[in-house]
Amino acid sequence: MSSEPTILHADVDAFFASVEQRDDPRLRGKPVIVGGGVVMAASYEARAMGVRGAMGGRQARQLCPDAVVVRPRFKAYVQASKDVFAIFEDTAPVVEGLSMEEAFLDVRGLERISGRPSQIAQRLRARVRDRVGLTVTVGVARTKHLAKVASAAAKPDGLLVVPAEGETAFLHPLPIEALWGVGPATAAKLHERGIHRVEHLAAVPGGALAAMLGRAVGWHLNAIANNRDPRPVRARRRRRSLGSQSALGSRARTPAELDAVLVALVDRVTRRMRSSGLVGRTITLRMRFADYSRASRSRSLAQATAGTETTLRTVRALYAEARPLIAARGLTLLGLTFTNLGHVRDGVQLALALEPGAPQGLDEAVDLVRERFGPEAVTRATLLRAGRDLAPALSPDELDE
DNA sequence: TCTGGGGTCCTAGGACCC
DNA sequence: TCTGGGGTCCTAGGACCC
Repeated sequence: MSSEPTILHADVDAFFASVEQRDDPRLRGKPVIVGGGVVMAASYEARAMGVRGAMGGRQARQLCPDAVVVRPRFKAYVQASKDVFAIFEDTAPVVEGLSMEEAFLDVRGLERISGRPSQIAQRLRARVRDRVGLTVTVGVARTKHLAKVASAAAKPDGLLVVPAEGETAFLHPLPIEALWGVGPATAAKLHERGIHRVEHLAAVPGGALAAMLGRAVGWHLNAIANNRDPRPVRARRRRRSLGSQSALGSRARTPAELDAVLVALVDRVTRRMRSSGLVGRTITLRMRFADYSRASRSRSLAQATAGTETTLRTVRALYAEARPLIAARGLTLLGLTFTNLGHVRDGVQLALALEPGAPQGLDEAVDLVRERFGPEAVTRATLLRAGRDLAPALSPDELDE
């Protein structure tokens, strides 16, 4: 691993709210809240009054009566995200997007071309400001975790470089909540045991943390608290799930209304699947109830699909299974998620490889696909899944809707 | 902190197979 | 007839992130 900080974590400040302030000059310098029932984003002027993301709208308005509340404009955010990422991609050879508004950039080896990491970061901030009209905070460090924590510490409109020799001094005094991966549940368990700052956490053996928090979380926190984070910056892999959800409010809904919600969810999600060339094999119906408890019911199909009919049939069956639960607890949210995703392209490739007279068996198919489409065309695991899911189902209308 | 909508990853038990 | 170790898949739930 490099001994100099070369990983940038770049994060647009108060993304949705900043886009609103950029596009409507009257909002500049004022507290802005995006979203009505719940705060989806708050400008720094609103945050100064105590408004936070995911806060209830009523509470937010009490804290900040002067706030301008605007409806989210997702199209504008998607375009702004594309504009920002175009600059990210132009800045570093490897960009790992984490969300619409933040990414890791690996600028190792760019010194001769682009200058030191801190100079690259400053130029990146200036370019996003001048060309997109948004401010970006950048953390620079030797590891992803430190870069992420550094950008959070430098917000808003800041730049913070954690020098290699200053890592422990930066990390250890922080509250455990500052660590990436420590949320309310984990923080509460650690507080119970008198662990409040990173230096306390670092002193606890990994095995003890694993017993307390589960194997993966325990050992992960042990590593990052002791400043071990070997994860490289890498471009995102394929998505693992695709879904949509819809809050129903507290008013009771008739069965016909609920069925209409299901139909709308199925329509929205299957459309998005098809326009991305995706099919999914597992369908999950998600529910939230009046007491904010949650439940889900899922079904894995024999064949992957993105078809409206199959999906609707499955979702209705899952809903019927959950009916006793719904009757007992009162439904307030319905969601639909596809997992076990495959790309139609993979299935097409496999089908071509399996034409009459073509190979027998997976290994031969893999070889043939790679011969035709290049060694990077498909992994063995992907092909296996695609073959099982798609090869018998390539002609059906569901795939070319 | 009375709650949107979009995701990722982990855990644990049971079924089933060799 | 009693029994092992190992693996994969399915389902449900939970934590965390933006």
